Amino acid sequence: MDRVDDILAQWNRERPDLDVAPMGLIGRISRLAQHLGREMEKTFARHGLNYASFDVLATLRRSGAPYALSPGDLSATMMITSGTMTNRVDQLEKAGLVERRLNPDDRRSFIVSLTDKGFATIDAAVTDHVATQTRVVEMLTPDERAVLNALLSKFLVGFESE
Amino acid sequence: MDRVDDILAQWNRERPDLDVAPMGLIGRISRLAQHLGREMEKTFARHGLNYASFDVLATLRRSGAPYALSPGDLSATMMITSGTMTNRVDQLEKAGLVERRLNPDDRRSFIVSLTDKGFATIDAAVTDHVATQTRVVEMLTPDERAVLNALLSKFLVGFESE
DNA sequence: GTCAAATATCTTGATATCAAGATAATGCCA
DNA sequence: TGGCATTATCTTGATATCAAGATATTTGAC
Repeated sequence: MDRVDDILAQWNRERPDLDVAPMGLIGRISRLAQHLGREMEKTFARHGLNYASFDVLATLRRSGAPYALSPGDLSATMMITSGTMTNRVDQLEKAGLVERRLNPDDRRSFIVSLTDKGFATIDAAVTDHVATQTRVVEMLTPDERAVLNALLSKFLVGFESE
Repeated sequence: MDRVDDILAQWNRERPDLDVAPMGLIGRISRLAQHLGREMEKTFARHGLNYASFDVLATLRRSGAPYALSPGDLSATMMITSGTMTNRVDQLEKAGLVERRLNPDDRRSFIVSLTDKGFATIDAAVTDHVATQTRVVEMLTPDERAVLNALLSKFLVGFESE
């Protein structure tokens, strides 16, 4: 019994013509994402980061040595616009966590790379982040997590398959 | 195979010390919420609304006659701050979709109610919204939807049980 | 080789959000 | 009754985001 059940009960009373089961499913995903996001932000804050900056640093870190990507490569996996990417890199550059230099092979483009400080920051933050996530998902049993993961993956493929 | 799999593979290579299975689960929920949100926004836009305004009108509508709640009641189910609520009601009032008047029983408070135009708008929008949601969840079979829904609900209770 | 189309990024202006604090009314306890 | 803590909402200032357009470079067709 979560708050979504209350919402669905209200709709059933007011609009019995509608089948609101899909609304329940989607509402739960959205609310869960919101709760999870706030929990993760607490971890990021302990390392002087927020979701946006963590996301950029983590993308550079997991890309492997030399921890350098163009803004376009960076935003390929992040669901954000180019203007947002510009702002994120600006902030991180100001904080000394990344460097931005010209790409000698394509002068329209830049190369954003982790500084030593950026590397140390993201390595500590991601360790902490995974610990937080591990703790949160323990609300479900390992079997439940496996089933949930498989269903989410199938659902997600409908959006990300191309 | 979605984009989250690629991300996890990168982490496994770069940080084999971390168990990133929880990151996969949480990452899928977050990305799915983002995709779903953008799909829903298209529906709202057809009715001159966005997610924020739809959310307020829908809360008033499903509360039943006389379709009137205080800002505090309104934000009880929405995960937003009071300042955000003020802004949302301002916008809707400007658009003629709700009215804000003083609460005679408690002069610290207001009563926000649907106008006729607001009622007509939300009734059409929610019908359209449910159709969109129904279409989207058809990426999963009815059985899969039922299992997914139950697992999400259990997970959500961990955040919303109090 | 030229030039139009495509590409990569940045800039601008508008918006929604939040945190923290201001304002005002209510409720409770002595 | 008086006064303080609580409650309800609004205000302020800062930030992240997006859409649309500007700028500069590269690519491809001829």
